[in-house]
Amino acid sequence: MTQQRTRDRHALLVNAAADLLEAQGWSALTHRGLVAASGVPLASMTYYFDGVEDLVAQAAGELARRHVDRARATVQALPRRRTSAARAAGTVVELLVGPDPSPQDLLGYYERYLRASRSPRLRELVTGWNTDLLALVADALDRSGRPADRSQLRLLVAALDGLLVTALAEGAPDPVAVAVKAITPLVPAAR
Amino acid sequence: MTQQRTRDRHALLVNAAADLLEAQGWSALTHRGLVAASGVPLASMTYYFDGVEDLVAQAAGELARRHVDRARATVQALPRRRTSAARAAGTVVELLVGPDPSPQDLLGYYERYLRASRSPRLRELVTGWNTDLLALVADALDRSGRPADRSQLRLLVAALDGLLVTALAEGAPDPVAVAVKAITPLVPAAR
DNA sequence: CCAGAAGTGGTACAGTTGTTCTACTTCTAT
DNA sequence: ATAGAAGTAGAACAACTGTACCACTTCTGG
Repeated sequence: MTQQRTRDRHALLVNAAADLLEAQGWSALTHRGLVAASGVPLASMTYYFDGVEDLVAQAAGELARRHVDRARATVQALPRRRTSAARAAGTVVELLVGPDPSPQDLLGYYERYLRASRSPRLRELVTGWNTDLLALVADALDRSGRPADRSQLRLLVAALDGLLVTALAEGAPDPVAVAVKAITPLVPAAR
Repeated sequence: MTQQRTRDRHALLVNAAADLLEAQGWSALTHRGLVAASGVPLASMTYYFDGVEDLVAQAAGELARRHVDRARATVQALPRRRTSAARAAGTVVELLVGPDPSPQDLLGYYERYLRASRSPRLRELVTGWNTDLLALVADALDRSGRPADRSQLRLLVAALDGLLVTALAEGAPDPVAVAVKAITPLVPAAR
C-alpha cells in the first residue's frame, strides 16, 4: 500500500502548493515553483500529480478547505446578540475574504474564483465551497439578529463581490472599507 | 513623419490584438498569436509595441473603446418611456456585458477586468471606462423612468457583477438570466 | 534626386514551461 | 530474505514565450 513517507510527502506538496497559490497566484503555481518552495525534486511532480491541472485542483481544494474552516471558527466564536448593520456587514466581509485582506490577497482570491470556470473539477469545487460559505454567512446573520432569506443573502454577497472586484480593478486604496460601507443598506433589518 | 502604411499597420495590429483578446483571453494575446492572426512578421511586434505590456494595454484600450461606443449607441436608441423593472434590469445587463454574451464572453470580460489591477496603466483605463459606463447606465435608467442616485447605481452594478462572476465560476447554464432576475429588486422605483 | 530616416522581415537567442526517460534506492508482502 | 512494487532523483526534451540582431527595402524632406 501507500507508504507513510509518501503520504507525508503528498501532504507536504499540497500544502506548499496551496501556500504558493495563495501568496502569488496561479502564475506562480508551476512545477518548478513548487520544487523551489518544497525542496522536492522536479520529477516527483509528475509522480504525485497527474499533470499540472491536477496539481492546481488539489492546491485550490486545500485553500478552499482552509477558508471554510477558518470561516466556521469565526462564526462559532460570534456572540449571539443583535448588532448594527455596519458591524454585521463587516462580519460578512470577513467571512468571505478573510480578516483584513490586502489588495493582493483580494486579487488572488478573485482570480482563483474566476479561473475555476475553466475546469469542471474546479467549478464543482467552487460550487460546494460557495454553498458552505453562504450557509455560514446565513448563520452569522442569524446570530447578529438579522436573519436573511436566500435571495437577500445572494444579493448581499453578490454586491460585495462586485464592489470588491471593481474597487480592485480601479486600484482603490481600501477596497474593503468601500465595500462594507456600500453594502450596509443591503443588510437585513434587525428582528 | 509617420507614414500612411505605418498608421494602417498599427491600426491593423491593434484591431487584431483586440479581437484576439476578446475571443481568447489574455493568454492568447502573445507576439506569436498576433503574428498568426494578422500576418505581420514577428519582428514588427517589437517595432510597433514597446514590449508585450504595451501591446496588452493598447488591445485592452481598443476593446474598452468599442464597448463604450456600442453601449452609447444602445442608450441613444432607447425610447424615453417608462418600462418594467425587469426590462430595465435587462437593459443594464446589456450595457455592461453586451447583448446575449456567452459564458466565454463573460469570462473574458471579467478576466480582463481583474487583470487590470496589476498594471497602473490598465487601472487608469478601467477607471475611465467604468465612469463612462456608469454614466450610460444612469442615462438608460432615466430614459426608463427609473432615475437612480449614485449609490443605488453603484450597488446595482456591483450586484450584477457579483452575480455574473459567481454564476460563471459555478458553471451555471445561463448566467445572464440568473443575474437579471436577481437584480430586478434593486432597480429603482418608477417615478 | 538622393542621403538618411523609417519600416520590414528572417533568424536566432535565452528563458520559461510541462513532461518523459532512465537508472537508482527503499519499502513491503510473501 | 528476497522478488517486485513503490518511490526517488537527475537529466534531458520539445514547445512555448519575449526580445535582440542585422541586412534589406521603401519612403520622405531638402
